Amino acid sequence: MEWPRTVEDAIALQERLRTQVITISAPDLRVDTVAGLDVGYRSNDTVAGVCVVFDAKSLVILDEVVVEDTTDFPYIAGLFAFREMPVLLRALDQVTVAPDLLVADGQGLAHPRRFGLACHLGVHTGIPSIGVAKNAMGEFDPPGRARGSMSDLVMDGPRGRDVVGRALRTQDGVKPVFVSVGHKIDLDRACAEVLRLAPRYRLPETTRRADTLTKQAVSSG
DNA sequence: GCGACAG
DNA sequence: ATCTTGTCGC
Repeated sequence: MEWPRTVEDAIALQERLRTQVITISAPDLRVDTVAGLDVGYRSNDTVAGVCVVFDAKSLVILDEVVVEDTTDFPYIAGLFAFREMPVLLRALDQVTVAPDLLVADGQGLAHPRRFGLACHLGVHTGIPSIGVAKNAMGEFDPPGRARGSMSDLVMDGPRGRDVVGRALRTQDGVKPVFVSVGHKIDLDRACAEVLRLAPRYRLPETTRRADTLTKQAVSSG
């Protein structure tokens, strides 16, 4: 597969790959290990990619990998994956514990063409994946105030208005996070996994740890 | 032309 | 994402 260098090619690739996404969980899907992926920027084109693998039940860290790289693709909302995918895949390659689920820092199906970073990572690796974003790409009614409350995330697209994800309250009263399916998992299961990964803070431990390592990498040597 | 716009 | 101090609250 040719990695796109232009906006047109990138969009064309998303349009082509979107048909590969599977939005249901395998009957025997077991999530014992979960990987958190994130990218930090030292400059406009110098980045650090991180992949952290946690034991899903105990939330104990099993492995962490940090890799530095450069990026050529600019940041364009909607084409986010082309900027961060390369580094993330390198980090994922070096992890010694196979993750059963990938948690991306961004959107999955909650994307203009229904193919955000999480879908990209999932389809590319074949590993179930979900997107957990801090900001929404779409509309939603505020979920109830209690942890676990959720509401539909809707968005207009090529085929009209769709429910593309969910606004999920991970802690009482905090701003919700935006969960969407990446690949090989259903939305209910995705939300359940996010809640399990966020027992104490707004963001899942996976993204919190990945984010810490990412910033540590770009700010030191 | 103007505003929106994951990280 | 990144540039950045103190401050309010549990």
